[in-house]
Amino acid sequence: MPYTKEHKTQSRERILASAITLFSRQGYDSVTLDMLMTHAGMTRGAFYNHFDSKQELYSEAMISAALTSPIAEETPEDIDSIEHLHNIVEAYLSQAHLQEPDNPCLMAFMVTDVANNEPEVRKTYTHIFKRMSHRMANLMESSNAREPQNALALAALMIGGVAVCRTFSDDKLADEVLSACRALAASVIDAE
Amino acid sequence: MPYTKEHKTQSRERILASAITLFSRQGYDSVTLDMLMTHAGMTRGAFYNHFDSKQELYSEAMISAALTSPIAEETPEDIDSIEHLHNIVEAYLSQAHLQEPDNPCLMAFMVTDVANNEPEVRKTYTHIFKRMSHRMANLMESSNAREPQNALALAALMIGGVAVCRTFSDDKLADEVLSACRALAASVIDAE
DNA sequence: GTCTATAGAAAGATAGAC
DNA sequence: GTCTATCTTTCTATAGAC
Repeated sequence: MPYTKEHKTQSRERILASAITLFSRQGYDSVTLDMLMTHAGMTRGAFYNHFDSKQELYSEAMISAALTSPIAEETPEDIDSIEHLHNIVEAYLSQAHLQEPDNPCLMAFMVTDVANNEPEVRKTYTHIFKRMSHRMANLMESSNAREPQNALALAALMIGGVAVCRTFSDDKLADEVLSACRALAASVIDAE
Repeated sequence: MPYTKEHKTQSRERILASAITLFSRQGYDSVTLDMLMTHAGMTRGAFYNHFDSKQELYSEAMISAALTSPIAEETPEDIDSIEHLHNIVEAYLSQAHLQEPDNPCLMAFMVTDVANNEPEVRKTYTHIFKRMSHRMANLMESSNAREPQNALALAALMIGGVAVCRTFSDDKLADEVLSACRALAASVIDAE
């Protein structure tokens, strides 16, 4: 047998990684299967051995990106959870995250895209949003009496800040908006 | 002459109105010129008598939507500017705005869409965002010492809240997020 | 100015060889 | 499992009649 099971798994991973990169760079519709598979080091025809349709890849790519997101990572032993959350927010609302990051947050890069797509994709987005805000609510727990509500607004602010700044043709404005969002986010985290 | 200048202007307005409705409903790429012109009561071929390309329509539609936005409206004589801003935010972050409104905010409904588009479209978006946040900063002036920065974060929060809730397949979650964003927005407006 | 008809260029998905 | 070749559909944009 020339192709092992492991080989197939690796191909699938490469497709998913390419999808995250290309979708975040130019959106779902603009990425063709040809582009995608070339980026992953294969040709168009091989795609359907891994996914039933382009739509299915959409959901899978969002899940894959969420699993490797810094927000999902464990809090290091040596810092407390509030400090950890501050660090997450600083990194999320940064210029580095806007410009071709390794781990782009598809929640922010593709909000509108998802809203216009099939129910299955929207369901996946909704699920990931819940996980993301629950995680942040947990990290807030020690300082914050109304953490569930604050975590929801914080998630919307983070996603909105990144999504909006990515559209700008004006880097200075992006810096100002990111900075304003970081300040507001910090005050939400530290609110009693 | 069977067609007056006024008739042409009216046709153009109908196309713009249809664009705002359809773009906000299903995104830029998914709206075909056929769909658009049928919705506007004409056929495909007539489109190019009004716009050079679909892309040009994109920018024009965003401008048109911004000009008729409630945020751009004058403050009524009988209420003060802070109260007016609260009203704007309440209406913006509402279920009614999410579901097929007359005046959908394309800034929120199309953020991601725009980010993946041509520089011209992004420039238009950037310009409108500045207008929107300046307007809100002015309305905040009387209560708020750091209004320029707060207005930027407020705009990002509003756009993020609406964009995110529109993707959800879960109405209850959308209600919770909208409510959390309204609460945070109100605290930003009233901050000293 | 608006119409119908069509050119011309993709794209998603499938078929069959290796 | 991956390849090349192709079917089929769809879309933007143009041409020319009225």
